[in-house]
Amino acid sequence: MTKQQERTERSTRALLDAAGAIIVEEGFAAMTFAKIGERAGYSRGLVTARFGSKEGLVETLIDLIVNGWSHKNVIPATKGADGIDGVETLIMSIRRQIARDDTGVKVLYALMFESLGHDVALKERFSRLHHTMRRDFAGMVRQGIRDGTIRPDVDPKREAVLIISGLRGIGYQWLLDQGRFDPLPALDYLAQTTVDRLVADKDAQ
Amino acid sequence: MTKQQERTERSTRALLDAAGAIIVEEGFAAMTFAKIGERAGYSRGLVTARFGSKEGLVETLIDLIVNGWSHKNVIPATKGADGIDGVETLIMSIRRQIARDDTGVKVLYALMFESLGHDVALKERFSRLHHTMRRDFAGMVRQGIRDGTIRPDVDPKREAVLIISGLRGIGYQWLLDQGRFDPLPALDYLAQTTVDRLVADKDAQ
DNA sequence: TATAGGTTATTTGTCACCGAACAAGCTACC
DNA sequence: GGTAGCTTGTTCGGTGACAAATAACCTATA
Repeated sequence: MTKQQERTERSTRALLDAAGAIIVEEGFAAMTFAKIGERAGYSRGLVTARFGSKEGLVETLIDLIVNGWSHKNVIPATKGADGIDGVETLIMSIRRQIARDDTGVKVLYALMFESLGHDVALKERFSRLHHTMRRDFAGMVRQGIRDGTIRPDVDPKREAVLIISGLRGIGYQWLLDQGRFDPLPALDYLAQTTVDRLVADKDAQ
Repeated sequence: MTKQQERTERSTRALLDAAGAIIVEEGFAAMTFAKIGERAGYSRGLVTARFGSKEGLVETLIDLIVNGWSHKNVIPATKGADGIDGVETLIMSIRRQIARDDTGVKVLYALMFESLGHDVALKERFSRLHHTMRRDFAGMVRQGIRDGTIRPDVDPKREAVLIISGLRGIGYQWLLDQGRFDPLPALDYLAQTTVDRLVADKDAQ
């Protein structure tokens, strides 16, 4: 790799890191070009030069998190795991990621919640993300019903909504009480209660 | 009541309604003095004259919702209901309020999520709100354990976190998918699964 | 290998815009 | 006529965007 590429890569990385840190610490609205540049150790103008616009930067940031984390960790983890295991694995892979390095997840959640009020494009993006997420969860539940690991009387769609609600609500309380709310036990309990509820019980039915 | 008071009351009401509507439709960030005034049928200057500052307006708005709705509907509904009934009633009273008139709840949720990125004061306020809410839920669970309506092996604090997570997550998906996500069945399912999990089961243990 | 000329990365200067806040003035009520 | 409600004019700070200037780097050529 040439020195120019290295330079670009280093500054891009610094800018994205700075942007993420600002979003987590002070929120999306506080993320101005001047602040990003200063924090990254560059000028305020570089952000525009590199990403074109604020939207471009955010898009890149989300791609980085979703593709570099979700796709690399969450998807493979659930591959092979069927039915009830898939559901549990999906929740626990988020837990694992937070335990290892919480910054990416924090940025993602902060953007998710704050996107409600700002950009229509961002809102649309997260809306789609939730649609597919609900579909995936519901699919796993259906799979579990088919393979007998999940009791047949559960409604896959409602389950998907409830599980995702749990995830998002934990994320919200986590961000709201920076440092004082531990998401890990909450995720554990979410996983545990979900499994308990879904698992085929010999006595029931 | 004198005509002056009526006038003030009418304009105050109009301003608060407009502010709420803007928050719901376009988000907290889009809520500018000019927009509020225009929408309410007054000038942009009245907001400052009436509430002093933007913070003052938001404070008033939250008070109006929390004191005028939560305290009037939720608290009395759970009075008398003990243990498991209290938990279910609390969830269902939110459901009832949304079914009757969802605007207030929507405004509250929108502020909750967006406050993450804006005001520190707002964040602090919602942080406290969640603390007391968790404490209240945990108290109800403990009460239920004492009076035998809730199984003794549940952890009140973890339950409180999980239930509130469910509520917030449903709220988030509701706001994200304006018009396409129905919170009512989700709240029903949340209440049902919560009760199923908490209720003293003769076979268990 | 030295360096000139071109290319890419980064900074600085500047503009147009928007928002909150306040003050001075105007209008409705009493 | 006086007070309370409301409006208009204005200021000030801050923002994203872009263009022009500068600095770092790369390459071709002698």
